[in-house]
Amino acid sequence: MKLITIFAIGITQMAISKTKSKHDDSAELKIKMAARIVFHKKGFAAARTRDIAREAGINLALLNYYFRSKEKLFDLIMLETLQTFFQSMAMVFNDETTTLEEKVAVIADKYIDLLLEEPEIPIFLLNELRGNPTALLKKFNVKKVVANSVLLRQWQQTMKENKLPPMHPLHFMANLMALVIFPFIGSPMLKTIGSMNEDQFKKMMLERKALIPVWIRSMLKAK
Amino acid sequence: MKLITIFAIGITQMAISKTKSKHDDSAELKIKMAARIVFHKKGFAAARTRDIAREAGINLALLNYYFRSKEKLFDLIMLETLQTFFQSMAMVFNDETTTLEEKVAVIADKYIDLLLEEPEIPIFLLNELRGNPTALLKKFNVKKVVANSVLLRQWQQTMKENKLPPMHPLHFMANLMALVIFPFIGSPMLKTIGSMNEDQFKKMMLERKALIPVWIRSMLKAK
DNA sequence: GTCTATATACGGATAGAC
DNA sequence: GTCTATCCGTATATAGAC
Repeated sequence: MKLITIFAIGITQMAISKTKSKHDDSAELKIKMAARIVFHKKGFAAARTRDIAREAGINLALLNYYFRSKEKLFDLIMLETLQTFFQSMAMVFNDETTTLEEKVAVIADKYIDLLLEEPEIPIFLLNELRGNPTALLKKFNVKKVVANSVLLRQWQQTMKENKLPPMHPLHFMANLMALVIFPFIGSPMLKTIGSMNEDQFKKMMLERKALIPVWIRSMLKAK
Repeated sequence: MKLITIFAIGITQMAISKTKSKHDDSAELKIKMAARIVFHKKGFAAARTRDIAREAGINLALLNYYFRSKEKLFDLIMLETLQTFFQSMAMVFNDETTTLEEKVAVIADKYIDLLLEEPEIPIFLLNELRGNPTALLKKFNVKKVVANSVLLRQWQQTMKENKLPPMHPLHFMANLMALVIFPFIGSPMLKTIGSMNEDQFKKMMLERKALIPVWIRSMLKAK
């Protein structure tokens, strides 16, 4: 509920900042895009402001001119990344017009598309979030959006209908996220095990769009 | 097959190095244990040799005396961590005396125990492995152990018996790993969503020992 | 082997010219 | 706004006494 407002504000701000700069190849934007790439790939500690500057094709001093410090720039990227990540989620979770199974299919579809484009997002987020747990996530009201979601209500309803023993809903959430997200986090290991190249891996992830809903459905009936 | 030899060698070496030092509170060992903790928690880039020295209760210079450099020390920890991680796996995967379902149960049981004790292992490994893909994993013959395993042969047999459409075995491997490992990687997010404390979270992970085999079994019949 | 003191390198940030 | 040159803190690594 509240989160949608936050997202709306986020989107508005993005729209504003995009219209504010006449040309999208402005230095500020170039730095932000470069920072996103470098931070996502290396994480905060291993990222070098010099790398970001080079990637952006500008000078190091300019980075500080626009963003004051490495940390400020990072916080910005972190916030935007959390936004892209949860944005895919918020609407789907609270859509009153779709069934549980439809939601699962949409989530698999949308997230796999997102992660095929930016596969580093989950490992980046989860890595930077360790130690720092609630602080940032609270800003996004993640808890409320998920815990009070239509999706979770529908799951509880399904469990009741199937007369399954009570179970903490977090198991379901964890399983859904696991099946969608984990292959991207574990891709170096999985590619090695399956001796796959990038293209084969991507093809496999696309297959999962159809497979995950089937698996989840079967798990919902398991006893 | 081959990997077991490697692990055996690894175990032997560990045994040797343990007997070599008369007292286990030797500086060298204290540093190694401290390094494991700090590297696991912060990763290579964010870890400070000073932190490790303090954690070990010794002086910074001593760290370089024993291990030459931060990187050398890290490589050692990395190797030992990969070993603890895959050690749990190798034997189970190629046990001729157990069924597929039994193997799944044992894997869930063993890994969850391991990860409850050292929850940082997966995020540490996967984070340090990005970019560095095959290099280290090849040393461990991970590919051969998994790809030619009894477990995978049994999975293929099951798929055939259940007359299910052909599917890349990596889906199965990924799903199994996902269900076991992901909750630990995603724990900051999951704890926030479920407003759980550490104890509640651990209890949930213990529940999964029994749940994962059931889920996997149902997925194996899904079409 | 273990310490204190120090050298050296690296990376983030700023001064100041244009 | 954008650059070059430089400062300065921090972190790794070593020298040398004990």
